[in-house]
Amino acid sequence: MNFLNELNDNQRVAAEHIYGAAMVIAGAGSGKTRVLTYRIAHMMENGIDPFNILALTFTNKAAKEMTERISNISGGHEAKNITMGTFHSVFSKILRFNSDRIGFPSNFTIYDTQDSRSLIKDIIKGFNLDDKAYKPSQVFGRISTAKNNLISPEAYNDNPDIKLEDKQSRRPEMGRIYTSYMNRCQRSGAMDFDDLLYYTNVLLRDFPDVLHYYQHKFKYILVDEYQDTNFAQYLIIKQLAAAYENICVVGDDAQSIYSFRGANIENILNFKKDYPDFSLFKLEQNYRSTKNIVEAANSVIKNNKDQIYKKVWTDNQVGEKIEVIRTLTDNEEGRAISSKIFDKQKLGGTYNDFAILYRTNRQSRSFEESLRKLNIPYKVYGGLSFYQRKEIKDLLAYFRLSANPNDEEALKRVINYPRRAIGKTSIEKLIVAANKYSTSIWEIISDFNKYPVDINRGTQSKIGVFVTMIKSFQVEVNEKDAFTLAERIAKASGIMRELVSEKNKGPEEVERFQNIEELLAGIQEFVNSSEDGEVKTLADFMLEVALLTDADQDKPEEKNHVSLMTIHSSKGLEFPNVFLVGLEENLFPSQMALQSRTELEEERRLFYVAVTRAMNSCTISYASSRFLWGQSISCEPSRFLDEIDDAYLSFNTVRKPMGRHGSNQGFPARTGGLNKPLGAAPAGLRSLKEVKRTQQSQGKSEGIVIKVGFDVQHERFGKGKVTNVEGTGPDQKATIFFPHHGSKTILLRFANLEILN
DNA sequence: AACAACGGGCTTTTT
DNA sequence: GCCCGTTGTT
Repeated sequence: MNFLNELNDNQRVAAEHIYGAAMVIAGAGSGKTRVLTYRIAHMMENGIDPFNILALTFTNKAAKEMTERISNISGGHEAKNITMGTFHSVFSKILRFNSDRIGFPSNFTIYDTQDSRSLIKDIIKGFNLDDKAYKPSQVFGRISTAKNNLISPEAYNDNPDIKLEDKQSRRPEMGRIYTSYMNRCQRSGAMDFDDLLYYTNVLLRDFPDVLHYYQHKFKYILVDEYQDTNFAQYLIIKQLAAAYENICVVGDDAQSIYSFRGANIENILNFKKDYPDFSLFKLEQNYRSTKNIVEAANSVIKNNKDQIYKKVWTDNQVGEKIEVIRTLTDNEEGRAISSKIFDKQKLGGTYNDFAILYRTNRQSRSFEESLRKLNIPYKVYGGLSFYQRKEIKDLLAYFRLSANPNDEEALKRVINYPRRAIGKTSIEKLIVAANKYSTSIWEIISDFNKYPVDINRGTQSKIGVFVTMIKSFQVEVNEKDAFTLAERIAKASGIMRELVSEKNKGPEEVERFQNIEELLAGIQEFVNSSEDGEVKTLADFMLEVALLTDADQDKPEEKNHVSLMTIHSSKGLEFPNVFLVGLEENLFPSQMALQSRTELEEERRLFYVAVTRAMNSCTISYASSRFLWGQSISCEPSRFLDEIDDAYLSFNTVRKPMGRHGSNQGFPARTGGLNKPLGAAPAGLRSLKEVKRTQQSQGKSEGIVIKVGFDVQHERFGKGKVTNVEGTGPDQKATIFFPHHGSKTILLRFANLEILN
């Protein structure tokens, strides 16, 4: 086969390497994935058994794509015998297979972040601690860090440094919470994301036969995005690779952007300590972007101290300069970018060619609004994922309970949903009892004789009905096909009824119902995907669903829309035209990252990632004022703008569309000027009050003529009839009767009303 | 126990 | 500004 001819010299040497340790430092757009896939194909070509290959990726999507590409080049079905996936998915399977060793059922539940937080909250409450001092999310973060560094609860409690830290941050009970958290997860037969890595380490550490088995199964190991691995992941790899040391890690230290969740850039920098004889390959030619884009990105990233030296370059054309757009407000930023996209798309190409990248999810709003006004199709990635929606989590909780009734978070979620008159007090008593008897709530409610609880007869019998129902699902969870059972649960649980009931007929409820239907359709698809005629059960489905994310659900390329996403989720993607927005101090770089050099450098890497997503054009924007927590604040341009070499930039200030306030103060002087506060009270900038007023009149209903008898459309309540109007100006209110929501009195300046007649 | 009203915190990123 | 959870009300 001559597929290796499709690689450049550097890529080919890296791809042809098979034995021993290797590190590939791959600059942005340098064909990293290509090298990885060709490398694996080449290995198989040389007689290496795919069953002996372990390839770890950062996302499920990347794994899937890589498997496909490998089977395309190698032309066989062999590719699917490679163990390929994310750390979490690969090792969750290994853990299920060996679960008896570590005291978990093989069908253990995987808690998502919500579940973990809710459990932690419970524990804090149970310990009678002040949840102001012990904020669940902070406590969770601390536990997560401990686990990612493989610090067990015992080690945590024994460590004087940690103890001191916790005391100083006035959380002396942290260790107790951590211990209890671990215990209760175990009792519930549940692992959180971090546990998957933590217990994999426990498994490999405490059971030499298991370690031996996987060391010899995975003779060849590849790790993608190595810069984003944490200590727990690093150690798993190190142990597995110890027997053969055929390990190849691929990454780019300049694109390490996940240290906030424990990723350790040291792993890549320290590779040579673990494998002194390693081969180093550098991929420095960028095939993605224009010279201007590559150079602009380089000029910023060179300000980082911690990095492996490399010179990313490209043979592509020079291309347009990076356009920097400045607007007065965030809403104006939305309009400016949207109309740019509108104009540009008319010149050719599809909306798929455009992406708007931002630092924080909340920034999507102004772009959504303005895109919608221009009828430009768009899709917001990230945010609340499908699987985190309330209705989906509710139904999944029933599925989880059917597969693993000890799952306490699932049980708490649905024991009284839909309403069964099992109140908060009863549930609290059950939790206390579970702690007292050191067992799960399920054990208690399935046998009140064995575990007496102070709950009245009536409630006990209501709980009994619930238990009977769950038991009836349980018998089928490994028998019936997933769709049949899922549909039965949706109905029998009362969730369907709840969603179609009379009073719930607003647009939101309809959407919820549709989401449930979508989930069921997905399960149907899952059942249909059965290859060998084997019945795919709901238990099978639940094994996969916990680690799925929206990105994995991404439907085929039928799309024609502008992509809106955070820079984090854009990693690994590319777009012909990138709009990088909100380049302001305290936003990007984030305010939280200004404390230390390492944090600031991570923000800079994030900026580097963002710019290098662009193929042909990159536009950067920032606003002088922005709404934050309902208040307009003034903003300064990001320091990263200053760091881009002027040679690659062109400037543009967008005039306000509403004119009148005049004041286009041109562009700030480049030398030192960019970071001077535009803020305080720059000449001509509208005062805070003015900005506020303008904000209110944009797209809102203030000032429109509205009269009694009008039919109007409200975005939440649907159609309604105006029955009364009072007040004037910003205080104008209307009383509107909505058939499904009753009569509401609404301040017009807040309502987004559409007049229908 | 169920619902409305109020208040507080939040907003960095997510497998 | 908005969401969430808590409080107050019947």
